[in-house]
Amino acid sequence: MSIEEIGTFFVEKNKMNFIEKRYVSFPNMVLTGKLTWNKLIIVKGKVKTMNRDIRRTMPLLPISIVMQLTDLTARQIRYYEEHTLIEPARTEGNRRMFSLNDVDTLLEIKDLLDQGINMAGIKKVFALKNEPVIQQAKAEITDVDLRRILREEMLQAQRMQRTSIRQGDLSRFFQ
DNA sequence: ATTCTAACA
DNA sequence: TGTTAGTA
Repeated sequence: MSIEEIGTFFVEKNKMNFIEKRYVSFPNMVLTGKLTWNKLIIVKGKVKTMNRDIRRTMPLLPISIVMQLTDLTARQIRYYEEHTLIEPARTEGNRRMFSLNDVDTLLEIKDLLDQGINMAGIKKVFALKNEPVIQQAKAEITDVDLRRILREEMLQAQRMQRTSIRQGDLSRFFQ
């Protein structure tokens, strides 16, 4: 599973609009559609040259794909949005478009749920994660450390064998 | 065909 | 959370 091509884009004030073709290709499927995005200010360029954070926050996936990726129902996904655990972008037609970060968050939520933690608990976990102290600590980690940590987490996840093929495939998005 | 909101079970 | 109705 990999992103084959996303097309070009340009910036207009605080808005980024996709022009020309925009599509993401997965095995046996191609997603197409228009979308607008107003969360980032980008300069003209190709998506493949975008930095990690931008790639991961870009709204790409419709809810049907996210459902397959996370094994969550549409109802659940929308419910978690209601509780602002995720904030997917919307297309002009009011369709939700999810980022890779959104998918990650949903997978985390699913893990917590499997551990028997309820919504209140999950909210606390995420609130804690966004605490200034934590954020500061994160900022102090060097890139090298971060990559090492991510690699270890990945290996750890593999050892745990707790995830399906889907999450294994997702790892390709993260270098 | 797919997704959305609202509402009720 | 699941489902269903009526839309866009």
